[in-house]
Amino acid sequence: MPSLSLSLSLPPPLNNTNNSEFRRAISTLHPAREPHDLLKSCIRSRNFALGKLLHRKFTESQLTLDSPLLNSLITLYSKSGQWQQALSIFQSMDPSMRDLVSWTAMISCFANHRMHRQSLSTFIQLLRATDFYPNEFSFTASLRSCSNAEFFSTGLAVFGFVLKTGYLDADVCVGCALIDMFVKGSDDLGSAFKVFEKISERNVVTWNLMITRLVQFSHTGDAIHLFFSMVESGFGPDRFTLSSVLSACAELELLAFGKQLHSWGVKSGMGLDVFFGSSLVDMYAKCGADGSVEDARKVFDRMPERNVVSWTAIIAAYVQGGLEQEAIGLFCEMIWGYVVPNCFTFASTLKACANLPEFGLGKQLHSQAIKLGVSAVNCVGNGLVNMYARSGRMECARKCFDILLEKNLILCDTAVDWNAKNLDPKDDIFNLETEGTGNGVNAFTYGSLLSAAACIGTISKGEQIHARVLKSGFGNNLCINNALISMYSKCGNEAAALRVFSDMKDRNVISWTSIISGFAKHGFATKALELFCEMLEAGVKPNGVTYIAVLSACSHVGLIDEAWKHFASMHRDHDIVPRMEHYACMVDLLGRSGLLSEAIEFINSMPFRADALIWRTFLGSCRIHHNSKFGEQAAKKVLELEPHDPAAYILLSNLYAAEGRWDDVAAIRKSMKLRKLTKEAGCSWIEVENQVHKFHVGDTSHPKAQKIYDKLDELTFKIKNLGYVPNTDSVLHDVEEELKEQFLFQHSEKIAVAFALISTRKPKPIRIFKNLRVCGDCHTAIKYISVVTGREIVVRDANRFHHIKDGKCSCNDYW
DNA sequence: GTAGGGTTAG
Repeated sequence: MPSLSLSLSLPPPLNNTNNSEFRRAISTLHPAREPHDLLKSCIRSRNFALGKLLHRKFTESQLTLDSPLLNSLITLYSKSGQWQQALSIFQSMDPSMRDLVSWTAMISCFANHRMHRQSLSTFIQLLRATDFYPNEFSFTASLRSCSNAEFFSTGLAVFGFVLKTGYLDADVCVGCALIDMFVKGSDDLGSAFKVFEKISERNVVTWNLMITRLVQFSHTGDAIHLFFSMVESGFGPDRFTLSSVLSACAELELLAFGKQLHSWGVKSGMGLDVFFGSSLVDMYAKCGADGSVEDARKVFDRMPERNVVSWTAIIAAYVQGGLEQEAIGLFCEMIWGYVVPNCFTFASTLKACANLPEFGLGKQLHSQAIKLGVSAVNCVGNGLVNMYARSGRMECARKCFDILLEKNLILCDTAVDWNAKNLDPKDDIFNLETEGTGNGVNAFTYGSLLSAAACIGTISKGEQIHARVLKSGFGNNLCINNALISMYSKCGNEAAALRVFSDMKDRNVISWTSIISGFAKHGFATKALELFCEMLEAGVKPNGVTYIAVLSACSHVGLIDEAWKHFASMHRDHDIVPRMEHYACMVDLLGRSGLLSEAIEFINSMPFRADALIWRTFLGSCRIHHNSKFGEQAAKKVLELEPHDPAAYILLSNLYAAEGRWDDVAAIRKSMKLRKLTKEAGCSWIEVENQVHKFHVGDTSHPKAQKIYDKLDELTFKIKNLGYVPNTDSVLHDVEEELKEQFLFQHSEKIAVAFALISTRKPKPIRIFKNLRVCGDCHTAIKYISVVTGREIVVRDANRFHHIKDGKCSCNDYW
């Protein structure tokens, strides 16, 4: 692994060339030109150093500075990031010297520095000054300060003003500012689009702005439609248009269209501009077809100019393609080329490190991020937390998490890790969110929080986040609504998920896939398949993930013919090549139905070599149908492919245990011990009154343990009278039957049910979560418990949901 | 003299 030994330290600094540049710049200026024009050309060419030098010269020569000159100086300091200087010039001006331009330049300066309150109060002062009336420039500048949730209502007032004074028709820039106000201020793309339609004199910039915002707010399909209308209206797309539409292509995986745009751009002579080129790299990488990383690389290699974004795009491409070594190599190449990485670069490179067993590199990256001062930025912090958590360094992960600037983002799997290791309510990740000032809470934040809530299954947190989403005006956001569907599904409330889905104005393939996979996991296959038909009727094109949901819906209830129909159709009708996961669904379906020989035949007929997932799936079926001959074969295959997979050992040992082959069970345990493999401990949890209670096997640590076990005894007595017979097959110890029965009643899911019964009342359904699959005996017992208590019990296990009511389960005992 | 549009991550 040669690239692993590459040092990540930053290269030595470049020689300072500013002086010679400066001299060259000053020599090109014509000495006879007016000081005014000189200053203007400095601003236009962004040569701020020269502009500031001129300012000094003006002061030294005691030249009388008139309003136009002072206004330009305000602009100079505004654009060079020194608002204090701009303000002091403005304040030093005699009030009689301040004209509309001075006021507007100052409003704009505050807006540039995100000092929205100051910007708007200056605007109000301008309104109060009787001599002036705001013009299109003042409106644009002040509206820019209303493009955030805090000042959105002020923006509406300014909007009214604009309509009354007729500036919307008079000036395109005012229209652009209004579009951004609606998009950024209240996530209201509908109103933004209405403004867009109202602009009578649209130009390329207006079209670009609307298209870009649609892409950025994940209305990708709409963006592409708008792109076509733009072309139909006779506007030629420029590099701005193409880079935005290309990122839409990347998201929707429209490779063919992306290629068209590529040749369009080349033909129209824009070459491989940094923006256009970076977007192309990203597009080729994300359009999952084979060889796409190579295509991305080809574009990257041909780019005449590259910046940190282009480098990040190509690094991300390699990470996504699973080529972590190459990605890290490119990162090194980049920093040795004096390109300074940014947050996004770190996010991608850290992901590459997290996927590699070697740990030193990640640590080096961490120190680089600290040096560059970005370790507390969310996407970097998330990458660090994830990397440390994955390698089991929970303390380092926690430290990185603690310093995050906005403690509102957390990776889903990290949340689960924490959940599994520690469910201390003091460690509540959701409360941390409120510590921040609330700035920077965006759609992605809510999405992350919702998926964290979904992972843990904490519906009350999910509902709280939902309420905040509505309050903060994100109610129509597509991504958030998709996350809500998924959250409610994963928390076991399919009805609420459907409500969100039905109320959505816009739905994309992810919305449909989320709701379908929700119903599939809950075992409501008919509903899932109905929705799939509706989706096709609505003209939404399914993707590979949709088919995983459809096939697993069939698999969860054993609809073999239906599954074959869809499996054939996905390639034939929708051009989706089945992946390993799709084959795994079919193997699962055949295997669970007891068609083990057919499943083997199917595996052998696959166009590629079966991976561990396929064999593990098949091994699971062998266990259900007590077929140790096939089971041994399958376990061997899994261990060939993944020698350190504890799941295969466990499944095989379960299989032996069920047949009473205790010597074989012992042999497996021994070899697991030798390899230092441990079985993940089973645990169940339940949320009662906003608090999560977690139980392990035979857990007696809960304060109400005595009451819980009393309840368990009572339940055992009642359900035995109803005909429940303990199924001791799933007890993996070679002990007496009576003892086995005792072990059974210490299973975490039964303890959680008993706790739920003493802590909650009818008619609230009981929602239990388990990190592994629910055991067969617990499943039976809970069905009886639902009869004797009249309660509805929903169990989410590692694989699916069980809705148990009146002695019946939505899985039809088929899981 | 004052104003508007792009790419990369999660």
